[in-house]
Amino acid sequence: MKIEEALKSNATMEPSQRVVLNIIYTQNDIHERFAEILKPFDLSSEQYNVLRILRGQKGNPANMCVIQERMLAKTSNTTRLVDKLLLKELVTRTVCKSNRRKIDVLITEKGLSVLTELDPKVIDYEKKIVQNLSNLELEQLNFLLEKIRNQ
Amino acid sequence: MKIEEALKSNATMEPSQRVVLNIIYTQNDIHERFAEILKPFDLSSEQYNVLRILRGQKGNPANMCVIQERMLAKTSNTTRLVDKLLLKELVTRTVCKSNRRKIDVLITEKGLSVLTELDPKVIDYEKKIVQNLSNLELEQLNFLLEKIRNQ
DNA sequence: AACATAAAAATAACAAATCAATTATTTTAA
DNA sequence: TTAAAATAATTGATTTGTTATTTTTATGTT
Repeated sequence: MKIEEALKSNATMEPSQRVVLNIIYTQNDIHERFAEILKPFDLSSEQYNVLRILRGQKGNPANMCVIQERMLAKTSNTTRLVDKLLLKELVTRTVCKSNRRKIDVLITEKGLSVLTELDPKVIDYEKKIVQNLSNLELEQLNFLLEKIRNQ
Repeated sequence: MKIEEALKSNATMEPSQRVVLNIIYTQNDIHERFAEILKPFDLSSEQYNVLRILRGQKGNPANMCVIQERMLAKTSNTTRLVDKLLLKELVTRTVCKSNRRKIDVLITEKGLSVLTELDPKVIDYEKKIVQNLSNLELEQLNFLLEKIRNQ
């Protein structure tokens, strides 16, 4: 569906405007679909994101600022996000020995098993989203989006 | 910048995963830049979005549900959003004569002049975002994003 | 007309995002 | 060594997003 249709707009748009709106609208779309997958697990997408970062640490703890710089949304409040995960016993939080300003955050076994359970659903979701695109188109899309971010 | 770099990840990703992360990350990026533009005007991006919808009505009022279906984020609280715009005197709100369940929302002169002031900045912002892309690439990107939304 | 149902908007309650200020610790440099 | 600056994280205040429920009005059926 064209973006004009989606937004029920009858204005004529510049290609540059269409790109911006398409990116925002498509992201809203895929974000909503992802939230549906996470809902039964009582996780927000940012909470999931943090768990993925922690799993990627392969047993090493991550500090708050490391988590922050690896998150998709840089502005989120990492302390409160980790708080929520702590309540669900998906992570542990301890003061870092070598630098007591820092906090070591680790994913728990429970956290890992939630991710393991989610893995196939997430892969399926990602495949479904791009199912209309050929391999070449996937590469193109990645290339173009990455080009946009170089200023 | 490649998405792996941006997220400081050393995992190898499937192209489908890269596409999803690229869309989310790029949207966060452009959204943040847009918020910067709106900040001096004390407008959130959704408030701006509503003003644009109202201007597009060319003097005709829009009901709440019309606004809702044209917004980028379909789930936002339209009532409260319009409340905020009302407080800033950027819109008016009256009960619809022909159907008293409905509300007629109109953009004020003040609202229009805020948009007029923002117009060049927004166009500039959109151009800047896509400045690295050729016209062909813009068309491609729009095509690919729209293809994704067809399921 | 009386009733049920649907539609449009408002409201309430809670979660999450945002922003600013604060605390604690470490580093730097006078 | 001590004051100043920088870093890391937390906290508080406010706004916004999200969902569910409620209120008001309109429409349809018998």
